[in-house]
Amino acid sequence: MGRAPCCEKMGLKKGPWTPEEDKILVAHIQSFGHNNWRALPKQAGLLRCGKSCRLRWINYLRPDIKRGNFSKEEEDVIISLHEQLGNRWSAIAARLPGRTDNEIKNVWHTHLKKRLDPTNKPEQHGAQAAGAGKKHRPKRGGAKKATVPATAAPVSPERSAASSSVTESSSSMTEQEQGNTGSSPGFPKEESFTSSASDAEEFQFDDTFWSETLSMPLESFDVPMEPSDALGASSVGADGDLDYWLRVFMESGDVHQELPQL
DNA sequence: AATTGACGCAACCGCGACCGC
DNA sequence: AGCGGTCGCGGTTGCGTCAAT
Repeated sequence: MGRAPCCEKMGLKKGPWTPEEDKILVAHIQSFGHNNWRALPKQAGLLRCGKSCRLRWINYLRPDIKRGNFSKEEEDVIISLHEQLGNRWSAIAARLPGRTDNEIKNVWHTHLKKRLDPTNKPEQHGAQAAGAGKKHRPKRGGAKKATVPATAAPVSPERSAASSSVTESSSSMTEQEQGNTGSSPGFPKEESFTSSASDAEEFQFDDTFWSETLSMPLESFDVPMEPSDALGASSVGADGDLDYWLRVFMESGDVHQELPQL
């Protein structure tokens, strides 16, 4: 029953988020909140489904997200909570401020599970058996996935330095605060996404992103927000306004690749 | 230098729970 | 009380990166 049909229909966009989309989503949520995820993308002018927006916000754009590798303490907490709660990632995430269920889930599957796997030979902390050990391969460090919003990927030495997922990151709940006050909670430091390098430059996010975003009046955004649209889904014609936003995107030079047919 | 294969993570999918009418 | 809509969660997949060969 009431299962919302997801994005598939109507050519809503899927896949990695672009910096522009992030920007729009953040700006919209900062201004109008997210009372209705389903309606939000329309209101914000995003060609995404509500689910996708929600996920993006919760996992990457929320100002209080703590990024970076998990500390030993955090990993221990996860392990301990997992023993108690099982795969209830959201419950576990609730005990780890700044961490998302998705992130915890990933860490569990990629590191902790292996580490705890009795069939793996014991290893010094964090060695996670070098990936269940086919090839014994030091955990690769360094930035990965340049095409993906590294929102996530702090693209920073902390990651590359890690011989495990453990780093000093825990030291800072302050990072959270910084997130609120300006330092990017892992917002892309180097953006390339699916765009070209020049695009990346154009839409480069840096540590000042949040401070700028949060302090910026709406009209300062490249993409003009239309309060009337944002305030009332009713005012958003299904396609008419999409056309408007489509134009905006086109002007931003991104949609050409995304929607070649247009 | 090219190829292969494993790893890690972002994002998607589908389901159940919850809520309002 | 029943129905329909939305939200949130957990599992899974897709794909880029990089070490090993």
